[in-house]
Amino acid sequence: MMNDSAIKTHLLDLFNIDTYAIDQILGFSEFKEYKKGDVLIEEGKRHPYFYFIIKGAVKSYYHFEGKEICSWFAFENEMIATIKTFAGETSNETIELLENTKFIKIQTEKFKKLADKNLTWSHIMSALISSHAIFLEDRIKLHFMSSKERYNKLILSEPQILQRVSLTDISSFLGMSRENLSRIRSEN
Amino acid sequence: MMNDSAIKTHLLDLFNIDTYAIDQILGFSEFKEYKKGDVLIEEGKRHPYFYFIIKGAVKSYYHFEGKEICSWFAFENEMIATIKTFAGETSNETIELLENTKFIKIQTEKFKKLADKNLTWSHIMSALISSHAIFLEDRIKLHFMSSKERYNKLILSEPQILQRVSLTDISSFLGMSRENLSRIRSEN
DNA sequence: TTAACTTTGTGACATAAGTCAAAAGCTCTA
DNA sequence: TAGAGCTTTTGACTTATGTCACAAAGTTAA
Repeated sequence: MMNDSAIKTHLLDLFNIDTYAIDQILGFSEFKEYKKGDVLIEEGKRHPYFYFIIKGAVKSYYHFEGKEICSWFAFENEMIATIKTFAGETSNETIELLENTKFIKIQTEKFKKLADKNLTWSHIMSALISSHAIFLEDRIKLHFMSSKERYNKLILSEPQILQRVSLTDISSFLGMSRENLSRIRSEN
Repeated sequence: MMNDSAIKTHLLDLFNIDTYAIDQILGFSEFKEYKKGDVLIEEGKRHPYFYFIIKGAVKSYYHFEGKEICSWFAFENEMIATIKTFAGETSNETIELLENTKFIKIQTEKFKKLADKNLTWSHIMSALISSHAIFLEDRIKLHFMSSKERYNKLILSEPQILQRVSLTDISSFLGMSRENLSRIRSEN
């Protein structure tokens, strides 16, 4: 099918494994597109899919003491899920689109069943989780720096973020007030 | 062997799988004991083993702007490794013993080779990494709270920590000065 | 193209937390 | 069991960052 071959190309690109292995997940993978502002995964609900971004941007946030706290942003080729929904539990985070975004949508249970009996996919799953853990360790280190250092580190490692994410969301991600971020930026 | 059967008992306990699977890692697992203050894994060095604590306590820390920053503590039944050494790279953290500690020591490469060709172990590896990721997410949330809240959350979730870890290390783990921690404790 | 709305920036002030220094409490060991 | 060397507490002072209120700039839509 026309559509299958397009998905296949993307999946080959994302996972970097042989076509035979890709065929094993084609049956429960599809393209999906949503609009800026749409909520993909909602805090407190189960969600039996995970995604990869083909084109677009999303943010993930949770609520704490009345405030929205951004936990991460994701762009092209990144995986989208929350640890909890991936484990079949209710989500602790909301994922919302920052731009019109095109995804590959994959059924979590079927993917996990495949990984349960297939080493190639089991390794890929480990690798995905590991890379998330490395991201989290880095994020923790951020918080032992001053707010100026946090901001500078962010724009150094992900300069595109300034073009694609509002300063309000960035300040929340960095754990500082909007006003403070604004002052840091005007000093530089 | 006497010793093998003792290790086996511990491993069965830790992993909760059948004896046949445990036999597969016995050949590269051994008991090991070190003294309080000893350094198990050193920042900047490779280390081809990982561990489980049978009895004792350790801390992990790294250096940032001249200061030691504690990233975690571990006690009985917990796994000890750094993400980097587990991946075969040089460590970004130092692991030091807080008490005389008895471990099970496992060869990382042999374990990973086993997980590469064996689904049971591949799943265990994923589960270990996932639970670390969940710990990290929780740790990140800590830093969006005030120092008083961070301290209260810690003693609520891990009350034993106060008995087994110095306040200096706890303050570093919580990302605040010793003096500030001391004042928070006297207010309570 | 203006009006309504949202996002960002600035000023004045409040406060949590850091720093430095010294005292008090522990604990190990000779 | 004294004392050397840690760890923890307390006090005085500084500083980074938050908060509130409002102004400016940008965006969207009728």
